[in-house]
Amino acid sequence: MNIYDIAKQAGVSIATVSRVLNGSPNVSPKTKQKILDIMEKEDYTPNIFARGLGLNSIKMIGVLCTDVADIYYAKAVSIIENALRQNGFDALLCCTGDALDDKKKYLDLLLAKRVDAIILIGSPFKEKFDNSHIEQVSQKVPVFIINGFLPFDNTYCIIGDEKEAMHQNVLSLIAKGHTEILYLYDAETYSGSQKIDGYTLAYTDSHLTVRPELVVKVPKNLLASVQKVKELLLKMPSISAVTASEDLLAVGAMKAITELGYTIPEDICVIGFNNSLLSECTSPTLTSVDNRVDILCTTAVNLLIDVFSGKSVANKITISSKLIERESFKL
Amino acid sequence: MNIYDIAKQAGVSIATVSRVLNGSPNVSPKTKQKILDIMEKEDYTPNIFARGLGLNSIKMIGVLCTDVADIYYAKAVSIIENALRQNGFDALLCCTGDALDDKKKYLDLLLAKRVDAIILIGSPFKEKFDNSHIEQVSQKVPVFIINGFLPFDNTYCIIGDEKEAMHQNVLSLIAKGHTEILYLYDAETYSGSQKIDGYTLAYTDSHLTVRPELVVKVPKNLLASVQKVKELLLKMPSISAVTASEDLLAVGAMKAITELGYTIPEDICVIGFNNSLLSECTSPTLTSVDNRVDILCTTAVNLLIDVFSGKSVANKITISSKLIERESFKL
DNA sequence: CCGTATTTTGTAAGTGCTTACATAACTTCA
DNA sequence: TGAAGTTATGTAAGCACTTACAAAATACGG
Repeated sequence: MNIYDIAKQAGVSIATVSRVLNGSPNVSPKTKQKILDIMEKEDYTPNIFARGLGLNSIKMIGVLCTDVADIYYAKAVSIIENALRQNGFDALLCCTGDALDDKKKYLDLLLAKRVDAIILIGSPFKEKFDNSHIEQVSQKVPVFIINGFLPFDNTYCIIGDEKEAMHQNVLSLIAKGHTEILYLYDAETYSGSQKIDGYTLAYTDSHLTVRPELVVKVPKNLLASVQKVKELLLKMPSISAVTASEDLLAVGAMKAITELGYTIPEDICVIGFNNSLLSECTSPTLTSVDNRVDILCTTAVNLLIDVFSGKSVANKITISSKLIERESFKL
Repeated sequence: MNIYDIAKQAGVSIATVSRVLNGSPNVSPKTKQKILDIMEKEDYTPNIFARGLGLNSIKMIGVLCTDVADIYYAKAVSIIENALRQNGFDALLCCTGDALDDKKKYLDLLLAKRVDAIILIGSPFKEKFDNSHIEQVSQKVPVFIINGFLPFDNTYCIIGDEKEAMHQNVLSLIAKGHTEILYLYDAETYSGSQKIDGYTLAYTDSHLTVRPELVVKVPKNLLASVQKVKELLLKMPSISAVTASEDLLAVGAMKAITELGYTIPEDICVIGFNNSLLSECTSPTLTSVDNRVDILCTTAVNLLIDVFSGKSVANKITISSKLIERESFKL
């Protein structure tokens, strides 16, 4: 069943059928209805490949993320997929893992699939390498980067203001008298460096110096973080607050703290990041920064729609993050 | 840059170029290499749409799930996507939400996208409706169902043995003297009914009767489950164990239990399901059934590959689940 | 009622690939 | 060395659409 069969049944040419397929206004209401009826009756679906050949697009967006199994990216992907679908686009999912070489490979793969655009989430921008390749990619299709910044022509960056969020967190902690604030982070991403900047800024704002041994990299893994934090607390008993780049690490810290016999938040208070499901599951519940991944993602898709409809849009949009206060730290 | 340009540069016909594109053995090594070199040099990528037109496939699999934001589905999707990609397939993600009408719509949408097969995860099979439509779909492309069972020709079901897992859990609880065992469930899925069957079976095995007020449906939502379980515990103080269809509900139960002043597992023990990240984050940690979603998913993809390579494979495969013992209940 | 403007429809040339079939170029061995 | 067999290459007909351009049909105004 193809466009010819439909045309024959309707007694028109294939051009007319194609026109109703593409919503052209230049078809008389009568013939349009007749054709639609026949399509309905015959359960006809236009061949997406032929369509793609003609239009050079099948309205498909490549969504590249490190790992959908991660609760945070999962949420992002979910929101993006929904938003795209509401606008008639499909999401071709591509999880790259951490290897940077793969990232390049996967970008090419998406390009080979002739996606109309690429949305990147949580890409570890290890400077030099990736970036030039993304620039190349953006010469072919627009690239939308969530929580990353690259100043290229056809790339659009939607960024959570995590630097400021972390800045405020640490300022609040310092205001409450904490000076030895442990910062746990997992990945060296754009947003990772933003957070460290915020942390540092709060210290310098307060005329304190950052102790480098308080800024600690930990694998994104519960047991590892428990282990590490225990070590640190034993070595530096003066630590009175913990902030983390990720709720999971904060949860690890909480476990370590409790297991060493301290109480939260009385002895040591904890602030997480991402406001994930985990933050409600612990006891005490975890105060955490919501970086508004929902808004970041819908903004990205809206931007995408605008770009395709020819509007000129900003290359960089910043969205304010927001502290969600729970039991592990009160303002 | 298309196949003609490459052919011209190489001084051969497009057929030869196409042959190297498709790995045909009937090309002399010399010309093959020459063509590959030119492709490399020109950064040529075959047009996927034209290819699809000719081959009637672009090796893309529709992955349909209720919601990737859910930690459990996220893991499944992640594994599936990876396994598919390793076999040269892409994953077209489609999250349906809970509405059944949408499910039908989305199946048609995937079909219209000319996917080569459909993998279904966590579909709420509300009998009559969905099923007939899936049967229709399976007449066009093979359908792989994870944790669901439909006895159609071109459908392949990969099922976790959750009935048995729940059966064993409840038997263990009964063996320890628990008779009032609360069962919390969220959705009426295939796996949901399996679990209830297992629960019931353990009671009848033990010559006890199930009290219907102990089998309770709760929205998949932390606060709702905390609230509900508190109510139930106050109404029925004899409850000494809780099992759940989902870790999140179990976590809710744990919160309720603790907030009412009981201790886990001494006063009330708790068993979750899915062995998610949550089960390690709570304190005490949550004993939970691992239904081996990793194996379920890779098995599904392997089956898919086998089906496409013409092997005849089983229509129903069952994978044993496995209890992961933690602090909230010890065997 | 006819000429012009407008709307509707059709013709045919892409779009870039696959592949059956035909042909040409090599092997092999008597 | 040449016939038969094998391997490599080319020709051309799909595949199912889109769309520029041409042509036909209709509407409108005087």
